[in-house]
Amino acid sequence: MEKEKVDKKDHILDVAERVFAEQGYDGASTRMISGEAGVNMAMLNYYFGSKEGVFLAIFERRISAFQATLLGIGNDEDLDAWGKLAQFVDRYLDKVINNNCFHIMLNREISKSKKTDLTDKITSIVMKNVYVFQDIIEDGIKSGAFNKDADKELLVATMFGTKNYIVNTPHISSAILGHDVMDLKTQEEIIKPRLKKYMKTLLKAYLTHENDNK
Amino acid sequence: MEKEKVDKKDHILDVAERVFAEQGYDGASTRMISGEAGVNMAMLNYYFGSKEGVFLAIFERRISAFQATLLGIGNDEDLDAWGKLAQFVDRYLDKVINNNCFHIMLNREISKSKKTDLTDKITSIVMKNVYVFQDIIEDGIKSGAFNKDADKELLVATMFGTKNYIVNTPHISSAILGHDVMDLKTQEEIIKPRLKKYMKTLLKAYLTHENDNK
DNA sequence: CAAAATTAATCAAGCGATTGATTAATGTAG
DNA sequence: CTACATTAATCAATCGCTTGATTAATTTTG
Repeated sequence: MEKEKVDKKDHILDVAERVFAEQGYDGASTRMISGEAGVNMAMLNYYFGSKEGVFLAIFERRISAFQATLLGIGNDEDLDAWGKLAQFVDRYLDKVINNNCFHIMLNREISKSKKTDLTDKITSIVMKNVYVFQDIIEDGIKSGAFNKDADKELLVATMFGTKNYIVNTPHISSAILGHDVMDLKTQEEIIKPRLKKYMKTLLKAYLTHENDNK
Repeated sequence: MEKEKVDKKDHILDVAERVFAEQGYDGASTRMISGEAGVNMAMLNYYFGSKEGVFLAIFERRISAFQATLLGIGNDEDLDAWGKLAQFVDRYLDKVINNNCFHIMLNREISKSKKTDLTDKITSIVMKNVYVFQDIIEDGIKSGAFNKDADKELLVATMFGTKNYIVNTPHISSAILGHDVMDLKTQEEIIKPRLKKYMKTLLKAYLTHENDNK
């Protein structure tokens, strides 16, 4: 029973994550979520206290897995700057592309220009990823492996922005790539390897190119 | 009177655009918008028919200006591939960074995975920008100016994704860059020139780098 | 039986939209 | 120019509906 309770809560969160991604936080109603999850509406409040509680529970579930992934990336002292960068790209994209519903949700919330408790919380989480990436770039620049004129702040925007563009605007990116980026098999066999290779090539090109106008 | 009517409608759309960007479509209420615009709630329906009418009016206003900008970009036959690319970057970023409220709104709508009339409409608009950019890249590859192994589809994701990251997640990008990216003066004096220079350097590096693993 | 889980019924609040009445601006006839 | 008629703009009040949340009753479980 304890086990099944956890499963049922997990099932609710799975459904809620999808519905929030489809409809947005405000657009998704508790009736929608409970209806699609096949549970009574009151169960949401019984389990999670409130609609916002459901929303936060989704984040906490994903984030704990997320933080674990981050540890170890960029801290492997056996790797040089290029090795760390390559590993970050591979592991980050691996982790992130499959959880597309969650990341669509996350980015929609974070794009609200009004600051709230929720946007602050999300911001601090996202910033942790940013710092890991930025540290790798900084170390590479210091060691001389990367171009010292590189704009490491905007390179962050490119790293995460490119990924977001693929994941968050599926209608657009599917049209551009000629594949359904929402399809799990496509993600695994086509999107992931292609994006990994591209990102590494792009970063390498930028971080090693000869500066011609300086 | 006719002039002032247009001004008032424009004022309502200005406010609505900001509130929609701040709160999302569902999060923004007609009472909020009319309240902040200093007009009676019924005026929204009087002028625009409905809440959705207000939303669509915002799009139509921006899009007509948008389409005009697109004409001429990438069609200047006096320029070589690099010249076209540089011009696209400069003019696109100029046009797009100031309308940040609108683009936040647009991207939030387009990130909804459920297809609707609105997402279809927005998708086709965005794709026009994409095609202009992609054509420039393709021509450059054909003429031999650009690396023939370049992934032109994912380069699209980088071009627009990088911009989106800066514009759509202002809390994040402000923290990264150390400036308030929502501030108009900052946009003009710091963000725009820096992003323009960065984008061009990045594209050039990628499109000219020597392929080392092929 | 007692505790936990689940349900249907219900609540106040907020939503978008509509209404009829009122005011302001404009046009028209004498 | 003035008095009347017409249109546009604005308002407060209110409609029906959906929302998130709570309640009390019922079922399930250990």
